[in-house]
Amino acid sequence: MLTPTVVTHTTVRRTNRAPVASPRSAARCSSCAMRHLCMPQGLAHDDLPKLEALICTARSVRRGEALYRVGDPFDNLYAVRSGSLKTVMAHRDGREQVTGLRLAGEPLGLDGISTNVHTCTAVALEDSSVCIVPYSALKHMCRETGAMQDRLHRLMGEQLIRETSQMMVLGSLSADERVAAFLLDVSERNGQRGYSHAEFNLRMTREDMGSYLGMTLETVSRTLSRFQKRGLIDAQGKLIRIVDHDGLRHL
Amino acid sequence: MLTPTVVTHTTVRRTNRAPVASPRSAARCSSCAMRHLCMPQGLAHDDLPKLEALICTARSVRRGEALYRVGDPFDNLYAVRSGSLKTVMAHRDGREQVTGLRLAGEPLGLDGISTNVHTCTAVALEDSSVCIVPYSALKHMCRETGAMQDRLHRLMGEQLIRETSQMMVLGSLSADERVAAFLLDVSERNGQRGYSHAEFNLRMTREDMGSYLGMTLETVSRTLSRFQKRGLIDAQGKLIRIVDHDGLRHL
DNA sequence: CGGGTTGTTGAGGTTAATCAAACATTGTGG
DNA sequence: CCACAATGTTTGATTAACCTCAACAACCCG
Repeated sequence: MLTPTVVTHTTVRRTNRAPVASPRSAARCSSCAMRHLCMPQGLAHDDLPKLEALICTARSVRRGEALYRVGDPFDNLYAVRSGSLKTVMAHRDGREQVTGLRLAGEPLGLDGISTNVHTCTAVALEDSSVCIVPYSALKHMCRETGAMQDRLHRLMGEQLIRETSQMMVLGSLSADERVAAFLLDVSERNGQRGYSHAEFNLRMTREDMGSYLGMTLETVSRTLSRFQKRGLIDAQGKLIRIVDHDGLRHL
Repeated sequence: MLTPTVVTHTTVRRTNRAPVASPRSAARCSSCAMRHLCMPQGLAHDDLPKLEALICTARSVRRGEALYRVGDPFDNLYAVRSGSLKTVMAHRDGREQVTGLRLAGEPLGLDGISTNVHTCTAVALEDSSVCIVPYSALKHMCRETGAMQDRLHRLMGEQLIRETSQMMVLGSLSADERVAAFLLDVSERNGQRGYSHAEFNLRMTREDMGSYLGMTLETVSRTLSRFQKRGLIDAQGKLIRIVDHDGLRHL
């Protein structure tokens, strides 16, 4: 099903998906995506200095590279600063599935909180940059600041709701409805970050989308084509424009 | 779809599996399921008194009754003390789906943390009893006690992982595999509570199971029958005995 | 015990998967 | 910068899995 890291011939010719370590740029990250992570609502102004005190560095991840992998020790939470990543899990038998998509401004890495080990792999869909938030420091801060505690809880709660919603998508929607729901979800999240609701560059492949939506890449492709014919969207490869928002919602 | 709190009459004739069936009893709950919620690992002995100080009352919920509903204000977390419940969500168009099953000893109510409002409805599958843990008190306590904070985080993290796993089940397993995965999951959780791995009374209907597993009740029924013919299980209605554990795992 | 709910099983239909092939895009090295 | 190779996308034909509809049996529950 999923491409099993095919070892090509002796010449280890690495294609774009270089699963190797990064140059690991570590830059100070003062008000980057931490604003998204912590600011939105509820953090008193008094608390801001404390927040900034969190050792918060940035790391860049190249397209195809893993930010963390299944089994890696869990030390940090992340906030996507730019770009986007997918999270991937594997069944015992090796079959893989995309379990999530993270856009700029969204948190990442909450898996692993209960086991101290990451339970999925996070792979960059394009050259991306993330903020690193040491979990122990964050925890400590949550003990001092109620607003911060609320914020972290809210973050986890939001993730819970997102996953429940995806369970609903996978459990009771038709292929058409799944694709529509996915496009609308991405559209909305894009809007929340201040970008266009109507047009975005979705860096997942058709295979990734299919994996996330519980269907094959062919069905995804066919569905998008049909949507286009019906005047619901305008898709040029990965660039997607939503033409008839309501039409998608009322499928 | 959802049984609307059927009010029965005065004669409270309890069947055999109606343990503590007090009509909305509010009894002190010292070491009940809070042990499961808080004790398992990591809580220092010094912290126990504090834990007990949490105002923790019990509430009984009759079969078919809702412990809380979508939209109810979120004030409490719960721990199932006896019995079992399902959580249910609805799409915009009214279609409902079972999103979770909670057995005795398991936490309930984490949905709603981010919005202060419950996002699903929790319905008792049999006459059940739950511990009530006021969220604000718990939060306050987490600020004082690191071990308690860890415990709550772990709880939320475990829920996240459960839901991700269910996404994987729904997204990439065949009907047979889904049913098998579900039976093994319930078996394992039953074992964790000290009951039998091999035999349990699953109080969901075939329709509930189908809804949870993204398939029709007929397919669930057929699958169970086939499993039985193959000697994998022995199912007498809701009483299920797992005969060939490994056979189920390696479907 | 009786009526409604729940569970089982069969026949036939529909959706989406699979298999296959051509085409498009991307990234790389010459 | 071009050409090639690899990856990704689209579309078609066929098949398989699962759903729908329907009838009946079993089981609670009151």
